[in-house]
Amino acid sequence: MNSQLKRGTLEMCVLVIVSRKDCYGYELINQISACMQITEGTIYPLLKRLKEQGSIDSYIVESQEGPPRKYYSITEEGERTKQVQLQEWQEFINGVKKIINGGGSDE
Amino acid sequence: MNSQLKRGTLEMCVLVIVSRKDCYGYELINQISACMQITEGTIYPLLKRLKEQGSIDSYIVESQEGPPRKYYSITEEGERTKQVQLQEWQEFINGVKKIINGGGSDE
DNA sequence: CCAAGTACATAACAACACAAAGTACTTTAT
DNA sequence: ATAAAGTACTTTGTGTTGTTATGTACTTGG
Repeated sequence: MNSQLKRGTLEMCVLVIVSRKDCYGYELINQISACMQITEGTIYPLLKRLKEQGSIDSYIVESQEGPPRKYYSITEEGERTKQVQLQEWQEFINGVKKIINGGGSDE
Repeated sequence: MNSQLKRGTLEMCVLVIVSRKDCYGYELINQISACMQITEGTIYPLLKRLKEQGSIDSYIVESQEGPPRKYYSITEEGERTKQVQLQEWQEFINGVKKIINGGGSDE
């Protein structure tokens, strides 16, 4: 898969998933990798950025089947960011569609 | 606009437009900027990369209304690359759609 | 004890959009 | 003439961010 395509989209995907239910990193990797190739080195730095931006919060939960899990939940600001990004995403793919099958005007 | 979204997509857009008819850089900028914000610093290096990859060829045409224009045409290899990228693009936006309104399975 | 699975973190790297600045030609206004 | 604006291409530096690789640490099974 073209790795460049993921840029700017992964953040939106993570926000969407976390807004549905609190998740920990490893869980997100498994969930997202069902649809696109992804690794730890992509998700963990992204989660860190999102937390620094104030889009998500985190809390630790001990686990009986391995090391403790760091759960992430969406903040109000994250919810707003998510909405903006979903909107931008729609506009963007519409623009690309227009270019692919039109030229510049319409078809 | 989220500039990261363009990554990996612009190349496809340029290939699509050039495959319809030979274009020069300045023309491409005007055409693409109808749908998404874009500047010279984005297109010219991209055209250079595409030529180095063998996806497009170029030839100079003198102009009466300014400096000579460097026209680009798609190669057979560029045509194949275009097809692959269009396919990948479709699969990618389908994957994102699935994440946005499903979770991982379906809805 | 060691491998494998779970879980997180970080450092080095590479790709690429973008801003900015430069070159160079033509036309129009001063 | 010359200054400004539009056309057209090029290059350099920077910032963002996905990827690879590595390290830490816990638990379970052989």
